[in-house]
Amino acid sequence: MENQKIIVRYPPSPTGLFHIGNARTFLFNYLFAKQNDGQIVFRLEDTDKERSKEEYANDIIENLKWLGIEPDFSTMVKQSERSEIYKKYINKLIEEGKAYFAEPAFAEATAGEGRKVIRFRNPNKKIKFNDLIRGDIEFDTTELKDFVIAKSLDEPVYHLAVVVDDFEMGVTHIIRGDDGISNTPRQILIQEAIGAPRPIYAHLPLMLAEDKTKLSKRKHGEQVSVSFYKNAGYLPEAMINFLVMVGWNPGNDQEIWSKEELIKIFDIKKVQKKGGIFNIEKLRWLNKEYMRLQKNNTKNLIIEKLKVKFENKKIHPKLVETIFEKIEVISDIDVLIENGELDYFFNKPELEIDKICWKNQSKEDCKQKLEKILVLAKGGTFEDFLRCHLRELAEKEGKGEVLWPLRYVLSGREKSPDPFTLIEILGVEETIKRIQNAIQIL
RNA sequence: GGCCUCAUCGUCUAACGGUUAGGACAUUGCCUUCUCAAGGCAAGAAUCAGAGUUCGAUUCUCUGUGAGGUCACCA
Repeated sequence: MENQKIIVRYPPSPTGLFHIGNARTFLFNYLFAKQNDGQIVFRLEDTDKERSKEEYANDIIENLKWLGIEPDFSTMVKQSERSEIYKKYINKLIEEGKAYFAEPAFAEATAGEGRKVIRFRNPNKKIKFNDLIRGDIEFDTTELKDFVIAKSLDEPVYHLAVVVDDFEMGVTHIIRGDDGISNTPRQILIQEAIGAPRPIYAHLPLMLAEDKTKLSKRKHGEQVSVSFYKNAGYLPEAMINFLVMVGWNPGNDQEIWSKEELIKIFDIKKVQKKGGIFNIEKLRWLNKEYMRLQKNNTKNLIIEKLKVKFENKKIHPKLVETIFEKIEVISDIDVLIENGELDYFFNKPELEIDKICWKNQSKEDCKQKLEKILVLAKGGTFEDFLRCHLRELAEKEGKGEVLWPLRYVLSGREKSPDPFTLIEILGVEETIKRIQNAIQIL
């Protein structure tokens, strides 16, 4: 028994984009299976013909690959293709008197005459099961009544299909969200009826939204979809690291963990019982940490983004470096672009005369300083100007009085990187042009 | 409402029944600085309440309170 191969499952229902909460549930399954050298079977629960869509199935598979927590796709089954199997079990249950045909409780006008549903004959007993995370849980199943297990012989309902599939696929551990707890007694009843062994259960606490309720597309929007994060350029390593830390932690102060390390150290018994809030601030911080670890890749992505926006312009490495320091997620660049915070690196900025001078500095003084800078920029080498002369001037004549006007004249913004960085990116020629332009309008 | 589950800083969490209740994110302040960002340093911030067990309770028990989940011919 103890040496039995561990089999877990991913059973997504393709009725929507891959949900971040599901991703987390699958991640826990993944870590548990991998550390035990087990198998992960994959099953599309698409018995709801109305809502199941091919594109959703693809989205789930694609994002699973992106996260790097793939199941064993060779085991993939679709419940919609297994009605013969379910039928066999349903018939058997009926033959044994454990289920029976019944009048539909609410036949729609279009449902036609003579339609019958199949109900489970509830033995009305107490079910007690042990949960790896929560310990013993007991239910009285009487209140479940004789629940429906199939709409017809060919249309099983979720509970029946799940139990049959888990049994047939040899699933040993069911690791799923908290919201599955109340389904468990019902499923155990069916297991007992078809003679299936009881798998080991582990119910994970839910990942919640800021309002402490279950993350849902309807209430919380596109941020519940994994593809949202993928499209925004979050790194899969950061996502995994983040997701696993909501509800579990290694018991020490380390925050950054690779997937390989997690597989080694993960302990399902130490999973939290309390639901955890999805805190995007921490995700962003983690993402930045991972961007730093993947500096070259990240810089290439920044360059790509810039190339799209500023087609024919040269992209200075220092600019890439500057942006790299500023952002936490690649898509932050889109915001910078949208707000025009990068324009001045490529085009001459519009200046507001009132903003050129530092604090109480007079226009005359300001103009004078700019002219001195101009002299320095024109004479000597670019290197010397940038590294020594400009600094010396600023020391001598007042940093604010020299550097503020210079920085503003170059960027046209009250907030920007320092003038040394700007000059390095813009080059002497452009720097001189912008200073001259400012002197003229002053 | 019935049933089930849960309860440590704002958030994620740590703490063999004995700790000044620790860390991280966020926040605030200071340093650095012409501004912003980054970086460095520092600070504030929690055991839901009430009983009980115990020499001693964040930890064990009970009650209350609060929160969440679930109550489909959806999965």
